[in-house]
Amino acid sequence: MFKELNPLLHSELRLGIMSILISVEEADFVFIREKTGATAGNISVQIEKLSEAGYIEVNKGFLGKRTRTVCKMTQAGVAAFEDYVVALKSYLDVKQ
Amino acid sequence: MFKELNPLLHSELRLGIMSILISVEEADFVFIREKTGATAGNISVQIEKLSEAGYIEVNKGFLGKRTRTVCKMTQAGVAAFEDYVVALKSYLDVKQ
DNA sequence: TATTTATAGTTTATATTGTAAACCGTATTA
DNA sequence: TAATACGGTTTACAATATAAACTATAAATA
Repeated sequence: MFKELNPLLHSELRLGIMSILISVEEADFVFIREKTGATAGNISVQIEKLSEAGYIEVNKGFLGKRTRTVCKMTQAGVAAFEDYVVALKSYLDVKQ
Repeated sequence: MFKELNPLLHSELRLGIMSILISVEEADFVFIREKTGATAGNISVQIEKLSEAGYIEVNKGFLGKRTRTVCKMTQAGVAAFEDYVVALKSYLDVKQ
Protein backbone atom coordinates (compact mmCIF):
# COMPACT_ATOMS: atom_id res chain seq x y z
CA MET A 1 0.00 0.00 0.00
CA PHE A 2 2.56 2.58 1.11
CA LYS A 3 6.07 2.70 -0.24
CA GLU A 4 8.91 3.22 2.19
CA LEU A 5 10.12 6.78 2.50
CA ASN A 6 13.91 6.94 2.33
CA PRO A 7 14.71 8.30 5.79
CA LEU A 8 17.71 10.18 4.49
CA LEU A 9 15.47 12.25 2.25
CA HIS A 10 12.46 12.36 4.54
CA SER A 11 13.96 15.17 6.58
CA GLU A 12 13.00 18.78 6.08
CA LEU A 13 16.49 20.19 5.82
CA ARG A 14 18.05 17.39 3.80
CA LEU A 15 15.09 17.46 1.44
CA GLY A 16 15.57 21.21 1.05
CA ILE A 17 19.24 20.75 0.23
CA MET A 18 18.42 18.06 -2.32
CA SER A 19 15.68 20.18 -3.79
CA ILE A 20 18.12 23.05 -4.32
CA LEU A 21 20.77 20.80 -5.79
CA ILE A 22 18.48 19.01 -8.19
CA SER A 23 17.56 22.26 -9.90
CA VAL A 24 20.77 24.26 -9.57
CA GLU A 25 23.27 21.49 -10.30
CA GLU A 26 25.86 23.16 -8.09
CA ALA A 27 25.52 25.26 -4.97
CA ASP A 28 27.87 26.41 -2.28
CA PHE A 29 27.44 26.24 1.46
CA VAL A 30 26.48 29.88 1.85
CA PHE A 31 23.88 29.68 -0.89
CA ILE A 32 22.32 26.64 0.78
CA ARG A 33 22.36 28.39 4.11
CA GLU A 34 20.60 31.43 2.70
CA LYS A 35 18.00 29.45 0.77
CA THR A 36 17.13 27.10 3.60
CA GLY A 37 17.50 29.56 6.46
CA ALA A 38 19.02 26.79 8.59
CA THR A 39 22.01 27.21 10.88
CA ALA A 40 25.48 26.45 9.55
CA GLY A 41 25.95 23.65 12.08
CA ASN A 42 22.82 21.90 11.01
CA ILE A 43 23.66 22.25 7.34
CA SER A 44 27.17 20.98 7.88
CA VAL A 45 25.86 17.82 9.53
CA GLN A 46 23.22 17.17 6.89
CA ILE A 47 25.58 17.78 3.97
CA GLU A 48 27.94 15.27 5.50
CA LYS A 49 25.15 12.67 5.70
CA LEU A 50 24.09 13.21 2.10
CA SER A 51 27.70 13.01 1.04
CA GLU A 52 28.31 9.79 2.96
CA ALA A 53 25.29 8.27 1.26
CA GLY A 54 26.74 9.20 -2.09
CA TYR A 55 23.84 11.46 -2.94
CA ILE A 56 25.95 14.58 -3.27
CA GLU A 57 29.57 15.41 -3.98
CA VAL A 58 31.31 17.97 -1.81
CA ASN A 59 34.31 19.97 -2.92
CA LYS A 60 36.22 22.27 -0.65
CA GLY A 61 38.20 24.99 -2.31
CA PHE A 62 38.71 28.72 -2.22
CA LEU A 63 36.94 31.76 -3.56
CA GLY A 64 39.69 34.33 -3.44
CA LYS A 65 41.12 33.83 0.01
CA ARG A 66 37.92 32.55 1.61
CA THR A 67 37.11 28.88 1.90
CA ARG A 68 34.26 27.68 -0.23
CA THR A 69 32.37 24.41 -0.03
CA VAL A 70 30.58 23.47 -3.21
CA CYS A 71 27.96 20.72 -3.41
CA LYS A 72 26.52 19.00 -6.39
CA MET A 73 24.19 16.09 -6.80
CA THR A 74 25.34 12.72 -8.05
CA GLN A 75 23.36 10.42 -10.29
CA ALA A 76 22.61 8.29 -7.24
CA GLY A 77 21.23 11.39 -5.60
CA VAL A 78 18.97 12.15 -8.53
CA ALA A 79 17.71 8.58 -8.53
CA ALA A 80 17.09 8.63 -4.78
CA PHE A 81 15.22 11.90 -5.05
CA GLU A 82 13.04 10.56 -7.85
CA ASP A 83 12.32 7.37 -5.92
CA TYR A 84 11.41 9.45 -2.91
CA VAL A 85 8.93 11.49 -4.93
CA VAL A 86 7.33 8.31 -6.25
CA ALA A 87 7.10 6.88 -2.73
CA LEU A 88 5.58 10.09 -1.41
CA LYS A 89 2.87 9.91 -4.01
CA SER A 90 1.66 6.66 -2.49
CA TYR A 91 0.78 8.72 0.58
CA LEU A 92 -0.62 11.74 -1.20
CA ASP A 93 -2.60 10.37 -4.13
CA VAL A 94 -5.45 9.36 -1.93
CA LYS A 95 -8.30 10.46 -4.18
CA GLN A 96 -7.93 9.33 -7.77
CA MET B 1 11.54 29.57 -0.80
CA PHE B 2 10.56 26.46 1.13
CA LYS B 3 7.40 26.22 3.19
CA GLU B 4 7.60 24.67 6.63
CA LEU B 5 6.64 21.02 6.81
CA ASN B 6 4.26 20.39 9.70
CA PRO B 7 6.38 18.05 11.82
CA LEU B 8 3.32 16.18 13.01
CA LEU B 9 2.56 15.13 9.46
CA HIS B 10 6.13 14.82 8.29
CA SER B 11 6.49 11.39 9.83
CA GLU B 12 6.15 8.23 7.80
CA LEU B 13 3.69 6.46 10.07
CA ARG B 14 1.55 9.46 10.96
CA LEU B 15 1.40 10.44 7.31
CA GLY B 16 0.29 6.90 6.49
CA ILE B 17 -2.45 7.04 9.10
CA MET B 18 -3.63 10.41 7.81
CA SER B 19 -3.49 9.16 4.24
CA ILE B 20 -5.74 6.24 5.14
CA LEU B 21 -8.16 8.40 7.06
CA ILE B 22 -8.49 11.08 4.43
CA SER B 23 -9.75 8.57 1.90
CA VAL B 24 -11.64 6.12 4.10
CA GLU B 25 -13.33 8.61 6.41
CA GLU B 26 -13.32 6.05 9.24
CA ALA B 27 -10.92 3.26 10.08
CA ASP B 28 -10.31 1.11 13.11
CA PHE B 29 -7.03 0.34 14.83
CA VAL B 30 -6.68 -3.10 13.29
CA PHE B 31 -7.31 -1.81 9.79
CA ILE B 32 -4.65 0.85 10.27
CA ARG B 33 -2.23 -1.72 11.62
CA GLU B 34 -2.76 -3.98 8.63
CA LYS B 35 -2.51 -1.22 6.04
CA THR B 36 0.59 0.39 7.51
CA GLY B 37 2.32 -2.77 8.70
CA ALA B 38 3.51 -0.92 11.78
CA THR B 39 3.53 -2.35 15.28
CA ALA B 40 0.55 -1.75 17.56
CA GLY B 41 2.69 0.17 20.03
CA ASN B 42 3.93 2.57 17.43
CA ILE B 43 0.44 3.09 16.03
CA SER B 44 -0.99 3.67 19.47
CA VAL B 45 1.53 6.42 20.17
CA GLN B 46 1.05 8.12 16.82
CA ILE B 47 -2.75 7.98 16.96
CA GLU B 48 -2.56 9.63 20.35
CA LYS B 49 -0.41 12.43 18.94
CA LEU B 50 -2.74 13.05 16.00
CA SER B 51 -5.67 13.03 18.36
CA GLU B 52 -4.04 15.49 20.77
CA ALA B 53 -3.42 17.82 17.84
CA GLY B 54 -7.09 17.63 16.96
CA TYR B 55 -6.38 16.11 13.57
CA ILE B 56 -8.31 12.92 14.24
CA GLU B 57 -11.11 11.82 16.52
CA VAL B 58 -10.76 8.55 18.37
CA ASN B 59 -13.68 6.51 19.64
CA LYS B 60 -13.28 3.45 21.77
CA GLY B 61 -16.15 1.03 21.72
CA PHE B 62 -16.89 -2.61 21.15
CA LEU B 63 -17.37 -4.89 18.19
CA GLY B 64 -19.25 -7.77 19.73
CA LYS B 65 -17.26 -8.42 22.88
CA ARG B 66 -13.93 -7.18 21.56
CA THR B 67 -12.72 -3.65 22.06
CA ARG B 68 -12.59 -1.54 18.97
CA THR B 69 -10.86 1.80 18.45
CA VAL B 70 -12.22 3.80 15.56
CA CYS B 71 -10.48 6.83 14.11
CA LYS B 72 -11.76 9.48 11.81
CA MET B 73 -10.33 12.68 10.53
CA THR B 74 -11.52 16.07 11.68
CA GLN B 75 -11.83 19.15 9.51
CA ALA B 76 -8.66 20.46 11.14
CA GLY B 77 -6.97 17.24 10.08
CA VAL B 78 -8.09 17.63 6.49
CA ALA B 79 -6.86 21.22 6.45
CA ALA B 80 -3.51 20.23 7.96
CA PHE B 81 -3.09 17.46 5.43
CA GLU B 82 -3.86 19.79 2.56
CA ASP B 83 -1.45 22.40 3.87
CA TYR B 84 1.20 19.75 4.21
CA VAL B 85 0.76 18.70 0.59
CA VAL B 86 1.07 22.31 -0.55
CA ALA B 87 4.22 22.75 1.55
CA LEU B 88 5.73 19.55 0.18
CA LYS B 89 5.25 20.81 -3.34
CA SER B 90 7.63 23.66 -2.61
CA TYR B 91 10.32 21.01 -2.21
CA LEU B 92 9.28 18.79 -5.10
CA ASP B 93 8.29 21.13 -7.89
CA VAL B 94 11.84 21.88 -8.75
CA LYS B 95 11.53 21.80 -12.51
CA GLN B 96 8.60 23.76 -13.88
C1' DT C 1 -12.63 -25.45 35.05
C1' DA C 2 -7.82 -24.31 35.00
C1' DT C 3 -4.48 -23.23 31.45
C1' DT C 4 -3.00 -21.77 27.26
C1' DT C 5 -3.40 -18.91 23.20
C1' DA C 6 -5.18 -14.99 20.72
C1' DT C 7 -6.74 -10.31 20.27
C1' DA C 8 -6.71 -5.31 21.09
C1' DG C 9 -4.45 -2.11 22.61
C1' DT C 10 -1.11 0.90 26.17
C1' DT C 11 3.08 2.03 28.63
C1' DT C 12 7.94 2.42 28.76
C1' DA C 13 12.66 2.17 27.77
C1' DT C 14 15.92 2.70 24.23
C1' DA C 15 17.92 4.00 20.07
C1' DT C 16 18.05 7.36 16.55
C1' DT C 17 17.86 11.84 14.87
C1' DG C 18 17.69 16.74 14.51
C1' DT C 19 19.37 21.01 16.03
C1' DA C 20 21.84 24.80 17.75
C1' DA C 21 25.44 26.34 20.78
C1' DA C 22 30.05 26.48 21.19
C1' DC C 23 34.04 26.27 18.89
C1' DC C 24 38.16 26.70 15.26
C1' DG C 25 40.88 28.98 11.76
C1' DT C 26 41.57 32.64 8.75
C1' DA C 27 40.68 37.33 6.94
C1' DT C 28 39.44 41.91 7.38
C1' DT C 29 38.76 46.21 9.82
C1' DA C 30 39.39 49.68 13.48
C1' DT D 1 47.13 44.23 17.68
C1' DA D 2 42.47 43.86 19.21
C1' DA D 3 38.05 43.24 17.70
C1' DT D 4 34.82 41.64 14.32
C1' DA D 5 33.30 38.92 10.53
C1' DC D 6 33.15 34.90 7.69
C1' DG D 7 32.97 29.93 6.58
C1' DG D 8 32.52 26.14 8.41
C1' DT D 9 32.92 21.78 12.11
C1' DT D 10 32.30 19.48 16.49
C1' DT D 11 29.51 18.42 20.32
C1' DA D 12 26.04 18.26 23.59
C1' DC D 13 21.33 18.18 24.19
C1' DA D 14 16.51 17.84 23.07
C1' DA D 15 13.09 15.72 20.54
C1' DT D 16 11.34 11.69 18.14
C1' DA D 17 10.46 7.18 16.57
C1' DT D 18 10.14 2.54 17.60
C1' DA D 19 9.56 -1.88 19.54
C1' DA D 20 9.63 -4.65 23.64
C1' DA D 21 7.21 -5.51 27.50
C1' DC D 22 3.01 -5.26 29.52
C1' DT D 23 -2.38 -5.18 30.69
C1' DA D 24 -6.93 -6.80 30.05
C1' DT D 25 -10.27 -9.61 28.12
C1' DA D 26 -11.98 -13.44 25.19
C1' DA D 27 -11.77 -17.79 23.08
C1' DA D 28 -9.97 -22.34 22.70
C1' DT D 29 -8.20 -26.47 24.72
C1' DA D 30 -6.80 -30.09 27.83
